[in-house]
Amino acid sequence: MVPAVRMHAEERREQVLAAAMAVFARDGYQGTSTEDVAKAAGISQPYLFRLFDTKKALFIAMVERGFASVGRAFAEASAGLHGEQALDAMGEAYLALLADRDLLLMQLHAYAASEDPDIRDVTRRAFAELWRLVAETSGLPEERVVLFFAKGMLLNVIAAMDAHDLSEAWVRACLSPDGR
Amino acid sequence: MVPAVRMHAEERREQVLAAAMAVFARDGYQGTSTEDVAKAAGISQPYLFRLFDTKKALFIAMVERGFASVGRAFAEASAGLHGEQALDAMGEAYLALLADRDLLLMQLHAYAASEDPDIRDVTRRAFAELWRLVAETSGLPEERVVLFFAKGMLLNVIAAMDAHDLSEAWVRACLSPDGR
DNA sequence: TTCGTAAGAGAGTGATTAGTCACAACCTAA
DNA sequence: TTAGGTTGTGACTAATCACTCTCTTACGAA
Repeated sequence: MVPAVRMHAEERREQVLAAAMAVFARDGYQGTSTEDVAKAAGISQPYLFRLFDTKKALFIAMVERGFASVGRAFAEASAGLHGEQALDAMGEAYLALLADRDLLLMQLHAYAASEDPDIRDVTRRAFAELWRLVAETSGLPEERVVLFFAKGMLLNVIAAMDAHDLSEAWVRACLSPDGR
Repeated sequence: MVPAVRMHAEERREQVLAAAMAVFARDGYQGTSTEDVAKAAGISQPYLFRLFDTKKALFIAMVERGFASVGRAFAEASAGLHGEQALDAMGEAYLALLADRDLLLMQLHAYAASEDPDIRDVTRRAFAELWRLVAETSGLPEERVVLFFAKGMLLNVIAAMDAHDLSEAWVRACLSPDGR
């Protein structure tokens, strides 16, 4: 392989994390090989291990980055808003992520890989942080926030089954503004 | 290995499917080896391939069995009931499945493995069938059914993160009768 | 210019994996 | 009693995997 364009390690790490998101989102933690990630990132597989000690460390870094990304989308969408309006804005933002399914699928695979205690801890923490952000930003009662996240998890599943443009009644119901 | 107690293939298949549920639910499709399943079922790994042509065929059979099992639990719990009462009963039944997380985790791993078109098709079908059952049994409008499934998916995620007996506020909110 | 350091690849390694093949033991029907 | 089908295992295979060792090349500061 011809050497990649030389880059500072920090910059390369970012690039690898972005590439890892795409491939882990598709095939999951166990279903993705480090070779897959390296190829997607345009570097050699050995060098991947210079940047991240283990496959697990890479996955965890990617999960943290992904959840942070969702949080940023929520914060931006709801800037200056409160209550139901804030929640609506965040809901719209989340729905928009369905177009590029990566962030939703990444979540699902983070949950699915939670048999591993290290991954579970980081996933729990990231989920709790996202919850805190939504709860505090909206200022709405817990049971309203529960509903918000419940619908979010349903969207994750729809993304996983790639069902978002099926015409079946149940899909339309999930995606109709009423059902949301 | 001393030969297992001799058994009719049909009966053995059932036993293997039950064992496969436990191990696939824990480690997922890609994270589980056929050796793992064979060990859990108490048979040799080659014989597993006599009973199921491929690992994928085994997983798919297990997914179908699992969704059917959830459907049966719903039907039993809601027998003779209609409307909100039926939905409540099914919700209670689903919550009870949290004790033995297998059926919830199995779902999550079915969704997660849906990059594979064969798995995706069977998962979609099983999900749609479950939806139909809940919608028809309860007779409630679609947006009410959306809420029911949304909360179900949230429970799946809680099961995956093994968060159901954490004392954090967000977990309690998800599991409180209000939030459900 | 030179030299230390960091970026990067090539060529492995031992372990694991899905799936195969050949063979043994058992059951049952004629 | 025996033949044929069925249940079941041991031994194997080719491929893949996470990870390592070793070496090369480029950058930047003195």
